[in-house]
Amino acid sequence: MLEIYFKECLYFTANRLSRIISKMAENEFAACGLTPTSAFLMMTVLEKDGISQKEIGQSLHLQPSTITRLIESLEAKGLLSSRQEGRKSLIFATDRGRELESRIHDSWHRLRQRYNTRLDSQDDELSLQLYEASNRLEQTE
Amino acid sequence: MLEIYFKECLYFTANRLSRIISKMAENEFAACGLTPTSAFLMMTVLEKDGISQKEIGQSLHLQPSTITRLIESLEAKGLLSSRQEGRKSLIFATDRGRELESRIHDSWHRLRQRYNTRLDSQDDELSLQLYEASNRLEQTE
DNA sequence: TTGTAATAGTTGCTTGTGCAAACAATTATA
DNA sequence: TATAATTGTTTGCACAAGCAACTATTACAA
Repeated sequence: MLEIYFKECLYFTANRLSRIISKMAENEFAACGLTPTSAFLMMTVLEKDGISQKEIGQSLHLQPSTITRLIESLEAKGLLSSRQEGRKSLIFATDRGRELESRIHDSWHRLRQRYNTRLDSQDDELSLQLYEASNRLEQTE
Repeated sequence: MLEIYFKECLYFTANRLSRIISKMAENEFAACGLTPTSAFLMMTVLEKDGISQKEIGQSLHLQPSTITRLIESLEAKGLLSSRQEGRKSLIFATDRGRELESRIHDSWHRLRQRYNTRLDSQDDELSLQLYEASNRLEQTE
């Protein structure tokens, strides 16, 4: 049975976990009409109004093109607005965006509760480990 | 700085890790002309010739529709063939598919080496933890 | 001061995966 | 037997994210 070997492979297990937990997150953040990543982007802007796209990308560890599109869709929803400042584009939350803040945090909180109760043990210990692992893997070889 | 909180969120960290390690895996398996998931599917069939699509899905923890498409593309490459047996479809490796076996395992081995040297410490310990976490999260609430 | 390099963002395209509904084959029920 | 329920696979569609190539702006060097 190959599965014995598959589960020792970080590629395999990290992707599986990612799929499962993404679905949980989609369900929770649907309560505020956002995809998980959009919700994280909103939180980032709400925490630092007028942040640049580049900084957002660095916070979320996502490529610039992905940020462009996420912002585009959040502007379309009337939750963000942007202002061109030279070559950079600064992002602001609209009033409607700010109104959503507490609901986003609620969803996020519910999500963490939901998986923490299921994992009971090390809760965010695991998460920190993954963060560390990512940092090490990202170093250019 | 919100990032402090983001990295305690398993959704956030699991997805980041998944993106990073998927890219590593893509690079390695490109050596045998496969995407990582196709490579895993090939290994699954090579280990049990004539396996059904459903079983493959269970091994890889992927949805039936995804399996259908992966097989479709591997058939197009002449690496797999399928035979309808009642309502199930049984999957076989072709000669060309079997010839690839050792190269796939080589790529897989290189991948694991590459990330294990970068993580030095717990290597597949972490992977097993992720597997366990996935199992717990998957239980219907 | 002009020409080159670096930086920030955008656009077109591709890929992997899922969901929901459809379909086909098989088994169970009445 | 005929109809219903179940099971396995397929199809159409959607979405998140990346890459590579491009544009626009700023910085630097000769």
